[in-house]
Amino acid sequence: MALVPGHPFHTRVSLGVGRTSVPSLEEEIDLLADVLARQDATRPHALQDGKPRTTPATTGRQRVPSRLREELLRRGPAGSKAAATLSTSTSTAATKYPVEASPIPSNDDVVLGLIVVCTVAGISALIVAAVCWCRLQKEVRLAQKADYSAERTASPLPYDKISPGDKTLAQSAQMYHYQHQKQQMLSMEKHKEEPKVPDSASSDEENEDGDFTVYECPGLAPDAPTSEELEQFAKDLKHKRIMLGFTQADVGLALGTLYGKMFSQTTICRFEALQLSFKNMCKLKPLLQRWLNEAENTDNMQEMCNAEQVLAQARKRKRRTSIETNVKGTLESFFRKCVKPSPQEISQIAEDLNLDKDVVRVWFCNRRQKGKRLLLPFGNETEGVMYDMNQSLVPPGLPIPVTSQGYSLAPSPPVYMPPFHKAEMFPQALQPGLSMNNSSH
DNA sequence: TGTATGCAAATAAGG
DNA sequence: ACCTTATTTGCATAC
Repeated sequence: MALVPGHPFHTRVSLGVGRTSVPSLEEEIDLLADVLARQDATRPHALQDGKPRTTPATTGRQRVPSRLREELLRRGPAGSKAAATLSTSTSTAATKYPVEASPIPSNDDVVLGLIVVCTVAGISALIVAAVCWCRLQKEVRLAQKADYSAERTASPLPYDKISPGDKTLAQSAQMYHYQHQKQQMLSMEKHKEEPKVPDSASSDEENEDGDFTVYECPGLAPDAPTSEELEQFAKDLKHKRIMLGFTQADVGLALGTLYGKMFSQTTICRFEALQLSFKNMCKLKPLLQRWLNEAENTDNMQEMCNAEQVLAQARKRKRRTSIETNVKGTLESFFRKCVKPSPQEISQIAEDLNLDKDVVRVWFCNRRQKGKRLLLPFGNETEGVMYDMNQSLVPPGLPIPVTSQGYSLAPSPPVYMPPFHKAEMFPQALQPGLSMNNSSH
């Protein structure tokens, strides 16, 4: 049949939808086609090719009955009143037309019935097509995300093109992408298992002033930004920040005035370089987004960035204590004697060293944690297969980093496990130039 | 001088 | 109140 193209998609769906009414419908269409052909014969631009051309307006997005409809519509205006009532894209009208235009005299009930059937068929076809389209899109997106990491490795980010020599940034980006992929997969699994269980408990935990904790990241809400969005935003942020003449430190300080929670230059730097965890990126993005908006639209941003008094109170996180090297050495010697001192002992040590008790307690906690990391550098996941950790992280020529801080640990090389979680580290980030630790200390 | 990074202090959450 | 574990965050310093 001339009006039903051989496109598999068309064929499949039209069969599935209009099963019961197809024969009569086709008859109608044939008749109509004949009538219209006769009418169009008087026109110079009548359809001669028999095949619909893809027009920009309809390409790709047309669904099942669309081509048929398009043909009919194209011919319709010359023919009937019914066609004049057609809205541009309702299959209802489209399928109505051939019936009403049919020259076959039939009783009104039959015609009405046909109209109803065709209408239902058309709507069903639209719905089915829409559902198929959505599913297809969904699958494509999931597939893209699954391949995300690999794709990025193969084709560098646009970000990298801007500064091609910036290997460090590339490594950071890789690291971030790796982290993200992990997050994606985890969240996907989670969503599969419990598709519609809104965790009101966690979502309600956010404080009213927006000072949520890092573990209550709103970025993981349904409207979480995609990694592409984060990437783009980080790029924009850096670009605009520089354009506006602000430093990373400025931004960190300004967040204190905007949110009552300031951040260091380091954190802003890492955000821009995508060196934070996905969750953390999600958390910081809205804050930085707001800063960006303010910075672009406000005149007094300089004040916001420099108001020291405001910043002083803006800091909620305890200022990081710098423990002197010799004090660390003393703590280390305490640690060797006793890994887990009692609260009384901790108090005593704190008093001896003129430190806050909590500082000492936390130091021991962190020190124990570090000890465990040293004992189990990479667990079973990488097992040192990818690279020799001792060589890459602790070059032979340099003293072991910890010794410079008064640490003298085990006979085995006390390689410090970086703050990245083992699953988040991967060879590409460490191998090139072995530069991560060599450059400093 | 602004930015990047190693190490580890501080914090969150669960026990 | 304190521990462990995981994670965030920043000081100090290299670049």
